[in-house]
Amino acid sequence: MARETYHHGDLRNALIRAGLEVTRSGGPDALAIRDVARRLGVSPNAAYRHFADRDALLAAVAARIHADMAERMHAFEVDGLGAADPRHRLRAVGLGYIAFALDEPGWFAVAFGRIDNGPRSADEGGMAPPLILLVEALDALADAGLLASEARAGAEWPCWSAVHGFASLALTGPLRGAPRAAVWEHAERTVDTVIDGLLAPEGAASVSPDVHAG
Amino acid sequence: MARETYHHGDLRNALIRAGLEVTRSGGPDALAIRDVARRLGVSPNAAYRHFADRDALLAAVAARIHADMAERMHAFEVDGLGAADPRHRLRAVGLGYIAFALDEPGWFAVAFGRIDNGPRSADEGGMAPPLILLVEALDALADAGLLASEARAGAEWPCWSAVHGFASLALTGPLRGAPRAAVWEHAERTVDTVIDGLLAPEGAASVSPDVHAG
DNA sequence: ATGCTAAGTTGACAGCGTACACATCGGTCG
DNA sequence: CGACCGATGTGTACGCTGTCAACTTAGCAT
Repeated sequence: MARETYHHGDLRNALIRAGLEVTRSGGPDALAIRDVARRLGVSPNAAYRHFADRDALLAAVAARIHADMAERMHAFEVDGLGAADPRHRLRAVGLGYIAFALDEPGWFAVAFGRIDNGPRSADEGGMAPPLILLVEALDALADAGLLASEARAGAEWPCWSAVHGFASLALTGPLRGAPRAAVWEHAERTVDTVIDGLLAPEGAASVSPDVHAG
Repeated sequence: MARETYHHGDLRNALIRAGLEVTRSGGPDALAIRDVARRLGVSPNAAYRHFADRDALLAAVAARIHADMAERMHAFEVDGLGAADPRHRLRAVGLGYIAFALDEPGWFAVAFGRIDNGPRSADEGGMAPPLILLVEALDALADAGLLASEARAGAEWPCWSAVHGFASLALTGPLRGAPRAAVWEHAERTVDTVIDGLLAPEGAASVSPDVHAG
């Protein structure tokens, strides 16, 4: 494991790879600069030549995860019968998001799990790849005339909220530890419910009184 | 601040109160045993007489937050016109959940924000109080005949997923920093969408092909 | 060959969780 | 009343962490 060259050569990528390895099972808290440096046979401070601080490394790891997640979601999408029907496509995107979270809870937590109010760079690098899939699926739905064009704007939020919320709750909430089949059933129900709501004739069932924010 | 008695007298509660204070602005990461002990003029290890470890203290803090959250949600519920219509009631519960998250991001993160796979005691102390409100609202909806009884089971998940996901995303996702009014609009849309989906005639729009978990 | 600069190193400091042994109080029993 | 004892708080110590500062090395360009 001890290298012979003074310079590592590809430390930046090696750090990210080690970060992926460590966070896969332990989530974001498992990432420690000193630890990954040790694994690579490198002094702790070497990492600081490539990342400003621990959060920067974590962000880089998260970026890789985003890409991988988008890949897997896409595979999931084309796997579950061709994306002929845009509704199926949207459904597949949502379930793909959840499937990734269930398969890789540690990585999911790194990619989307941080809920702190830190001012972590408003929009660095644009939208996360997994979200692009959602946007495309919704666009397809609108193009097909299944989603009214005036309802298209902001439709990302109910969808993303539902799948993200479900993923979070399945990993931490009462559903944690439940048999995968049961979890998956609830996941399907959740996804189908938002899609139904999105495509339902406007406000068919629910009414919207003026409730204001606290 | 320095006490004169050797024994503090109410250290356990004092620790929790200090924990609430600290996490309110800083979230779960801001809670440090040494720090809260210092604030109370007590040695760090004194805390270990009342809590097994940092996570145990955090859990106690979370429990208080759950209670407070449920209270505020209930106030929000009765505030936005009486719960005459069960649909309004469900809506209020959802929006109350989100409102709390927006008002108290730090506390919300403590109460619901942890996404790690740690085996944190499957079901200690039963259901979280905020969730009880949701269950009751759904029951009322079913009792009123607005929600088909066969659709009642598991209806918590789409609802909770949507509001929890929205709250998380509003605090960390692209919506973070957006003007409150805009965020609130999306919140309403999200809540209304799930309610519509829940109350829509079964699978009116979306079809459910057999997509299996990865 | 001679520098310049990027990349790694050693050393240090402060802060953390927490294990272990000790001190001190309040209440209870002989 | 005094001795005891369990509950509570203290002191010390270890290993871990992030990160700053100053130094060393390697490789590239002049």
